[in-house]
Amino acid sequence: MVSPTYNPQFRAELDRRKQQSVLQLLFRTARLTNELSLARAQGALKLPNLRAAHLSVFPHIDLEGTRSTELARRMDISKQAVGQLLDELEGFGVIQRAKDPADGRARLVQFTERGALGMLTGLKLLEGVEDQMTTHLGKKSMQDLHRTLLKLDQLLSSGALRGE
Amino acid sequence: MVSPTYNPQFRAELDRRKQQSVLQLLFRTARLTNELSLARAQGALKLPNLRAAHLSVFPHIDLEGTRSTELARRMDISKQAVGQLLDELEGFGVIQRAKDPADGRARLVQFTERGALGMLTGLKLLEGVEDQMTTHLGKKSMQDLHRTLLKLDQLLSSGALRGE
DNA sequence: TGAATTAGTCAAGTAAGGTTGACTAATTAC
DNA sequence: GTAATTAGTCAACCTTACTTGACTAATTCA
Repeated sequence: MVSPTYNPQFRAELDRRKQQSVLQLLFRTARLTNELSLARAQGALKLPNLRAAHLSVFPHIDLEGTRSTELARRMDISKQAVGQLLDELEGFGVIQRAKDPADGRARLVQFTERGALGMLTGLKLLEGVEDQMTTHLGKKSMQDLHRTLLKLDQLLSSGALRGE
Repeated sequence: MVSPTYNPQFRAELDRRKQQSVLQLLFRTARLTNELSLARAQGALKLPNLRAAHLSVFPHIDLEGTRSTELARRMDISKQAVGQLLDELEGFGVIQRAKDPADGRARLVQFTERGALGMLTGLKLLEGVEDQMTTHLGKKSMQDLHRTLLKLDQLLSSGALRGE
């Protein structure tokens, strides 16, 4: 057998596969979109030091408040790790910790007014990104994309592809 | 103004936006796909210790060999950082360093036979993932997805959305 | 031919994003 | 009422994925 490394046919096949992959496009666009979103969130909250890790806490905070141990459970990381992120977010003025009336040991993590407004603004900005995409790609493409990603998400989450 | 944190309308709006976002789906599916791909690459090369950072070097290695400084330039990281990744990949038996006939200081990073075959296998496995997705989502959906992601990639890479 | 540049290595340091273990204070289970 | 559990903090440590600075050896510039 010819060494695959120097076989031109092999090389061409490799190049072709690299180019075409839907998966690589998925990675790439997700990374670019992620960077864009973080930049916009930093802008909306006026917090240039906001990191992706901070952002990842947000969707787990219920608006009535959530205990840090519950956040840790939802995010599947230790309560100590969550604690540090919350310290920083508190320092940013984005969240606050209030006494939990139901339990003297516990404290409820809540958005501050600033944080809640900022998050809403951030989400609006994300919608803005989507609107811009829709403008460039067309409404039908975006609807198809949404539908397909929703199914893809279900497929990946189901574990049907892990078994192979 | 009512505090947004406790306004039920505000909350409903937040929830609705969280659900609907194409962007969040994009992040999520990309992350899941990434995890799946790494797992398959680890399987194909029989290297459970292979990390995403190692994988990120692969597409930059030309089959005729590439200098580590060139890899660093392409990946936009320091040559020292690349060097360490290459040390590990060499330890795994995936790449080798050969003398560069054109320059006595330089060495060409190349795939070993094992690495090249593994990479091809890995790419075939990625294609396998795509095939499975196609089976589940339908051929037309996958074609549309591909087309849309290609355009989205160009849009994001162009910087047209960064200016806002 | 000498000076400046370049390829790669060695060593140390850094920041992010965690982990584990030990502890206090409050709560719940019996 | 006491024992076991739970919420949260403090401190130390770990890995990943880098960075910077200093160095050697080979090459290119003038």
